[in-house]
Amino acid sequence: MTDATPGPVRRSDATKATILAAARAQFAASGYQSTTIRSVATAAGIDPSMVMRYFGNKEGLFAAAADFDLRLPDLAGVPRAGLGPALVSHFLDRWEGDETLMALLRTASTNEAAAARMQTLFATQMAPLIARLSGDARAGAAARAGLIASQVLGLALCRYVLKLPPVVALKRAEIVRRIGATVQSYLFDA
Amino acid sequence: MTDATPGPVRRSDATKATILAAARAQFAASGYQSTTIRSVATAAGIDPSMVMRYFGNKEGLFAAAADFDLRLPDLAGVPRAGLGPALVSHFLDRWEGDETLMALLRTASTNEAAAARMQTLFATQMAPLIARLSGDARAGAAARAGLIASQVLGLALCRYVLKLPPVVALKRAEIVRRIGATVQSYLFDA
DNA sequence: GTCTATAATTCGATAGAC
DNA sequence: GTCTATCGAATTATAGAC
Repeated sequence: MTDATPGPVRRSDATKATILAAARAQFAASGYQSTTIRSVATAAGIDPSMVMRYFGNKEGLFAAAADFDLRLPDLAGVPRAGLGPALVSHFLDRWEGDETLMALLRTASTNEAAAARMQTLFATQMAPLIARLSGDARAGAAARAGLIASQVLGLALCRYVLKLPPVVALKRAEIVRRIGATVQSYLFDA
Repeated sequence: MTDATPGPVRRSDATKATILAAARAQFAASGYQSTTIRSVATAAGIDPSMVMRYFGNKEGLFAAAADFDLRLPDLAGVPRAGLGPALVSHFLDRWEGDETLMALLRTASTNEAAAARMQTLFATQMAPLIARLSGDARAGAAARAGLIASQVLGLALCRYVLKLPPVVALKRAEIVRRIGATVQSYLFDA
């Protein structure tokens, strides 16, 4: 197999991506402490020392694996009355399509660094969007964002982490409708 | 110091209680994996082998430390319109007065046994109460209980575990009012 | 009932050969 | 860039003296 890319063949990039994928999967499934450099390396089919070489230490590996974007959507075209359900629908997509979020949530319960990262994620991505949508003053917007976070994260916790049967059994449409109504209330009600 | 109790002096009971208190505190603060038998024993001022003697192994220690009662209140005298806020108020009391719940929540994210215990707690204590309060058919009541759990556990997660600043800053009265309204909706709305 | 000593693992991290 | 070998530390759990 010939290689047509110019310059040196950067095999390390592929290895890095493989390691990160394995790390994300294990952090999402077991949290920070149960995930070991050895087990990640085994899953990735490489030697444990490669993980150290690329990411320095276990903290560096987690930081690289938990780095991501909420990809909050542009909701300009959505009528005001449908913003709550639209937000819930978007979050369901993100939770189900990227295990990075679950890795962060699982880890944040027992790891200070992950909890801090969760705070940053909330402050830089979620809070500004809520402030813009609700059109509220800054102080009020922060409380609204906090209430919304409590409901959305609680849903993710019960459905994807704890797997409470009645929450797992909820149909997507019902979640969007009922939790969406709650988010709508937190966005605009006094 | 004389001992007036009949029968043998059960010093072991006091030791057991001391161990459990220390274990609960550490499980609540750090989760399952970070809590070690050694550190619990040190905090309790006894030898690590005593913990093994009384509880068999680490799992047994956690099971004993996380065994508790939600103490769900008798809400017979509460008018139907005030049930949501009354429930939220009660849960706030329980979360702030007993670190056992936080130990369970922190641990449930990364420990299968704790997650299973959380399911049992939900199914045996929370779901029946919701079914009774909502007066709904069994199937509908399960979904209502799940929705309420997602909001209440999400609040505890953001306020006591992740410590998101806007959620920590919320005054108790505002929590009871706004989250209470959500719970009320989940209890009775279609 | 309490403690000492230690066995048996497991993990993060380092040094260095190829 | 990849792997072998290994160190040092920490942990659960056991055996047994007092």
